[in-house]
Amino acid sequence: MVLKRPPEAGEILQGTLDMLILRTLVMGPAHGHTITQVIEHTSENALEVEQGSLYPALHRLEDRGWLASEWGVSENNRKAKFYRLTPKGRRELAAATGRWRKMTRAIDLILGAETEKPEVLP
Amino acid sequence: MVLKRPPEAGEILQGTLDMLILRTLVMGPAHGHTITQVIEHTSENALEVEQGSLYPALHRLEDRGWLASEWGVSENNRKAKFYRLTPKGRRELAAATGRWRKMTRAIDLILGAETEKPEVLP
DNA sequence: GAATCTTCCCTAGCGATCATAGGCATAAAT
DNA sequence: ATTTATGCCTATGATCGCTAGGGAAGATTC
Repeated sequence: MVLKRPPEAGEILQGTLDMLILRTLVMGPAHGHTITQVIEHTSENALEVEQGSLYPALHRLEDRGWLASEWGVSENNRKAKFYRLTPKGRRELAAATGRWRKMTRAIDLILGAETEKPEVLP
Repeated sequence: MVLKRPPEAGEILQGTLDMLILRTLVMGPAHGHTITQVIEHTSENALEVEQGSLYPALHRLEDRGWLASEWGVSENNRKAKFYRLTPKGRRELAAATGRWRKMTRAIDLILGAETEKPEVLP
């Protein structure tokens, strides 16, 4: 993400998009448009997925063997590429989730977690 | 970070280093070497801060007016540059922390938080 | 049935961040 | 006197997400 200074609401934490896509596909195969909507909706619109981020990510994940794709027809009767998790992808999701939890725990330790939060905005 | 595939333990989540540095300096001015150690220790060695990441970050933060620095003498009697938070830096830390909490909350929503965790590694 | 809107896919180029891999200087320790 | 530890620095490369484009085809509207 570009991380304008300061980052706008809706931007995605660098390195998490892949994990979010993988997680979304646990619920079943889906095409790009749906994946975007699921992520945005499930996050209660805290996250936004830009197309220019999504499609390269999907290709990247497929290149790594974490997703497989096939063309089909969408709910709206349009041509769409459906992605599904591969077993490798499922393992990667587990690993990524583990890393995520470890990292956030570590960072929250430094931030002071619930106990000692730094000043509130004036 | 290079994010080898898969990322090694100890790597820092993209975009969080600045926040961690700012947070560390809430406790008082410090020089680079100390900042590194505080972050590593406070995170219970879950995080590692490379020098090649640290110093550019410090310069970046100073350029943005979030830190100020002056040369001094370290605890080990060596020349060291001490950094301290500016008021702007304190405000930025508050903002960054808010963004962090919002993001992690959103991502945890998608991951399923405590309830529904995806498979464990085989 | 023509024009417009919506859905769905894609790419090139850019900016930001962090890791690697070096280098340099001086105080302390051996 | 050499080695070790402390402390600062930069250039380069990789990755990732955003911006800003483009295109095709079904659905809708007039």
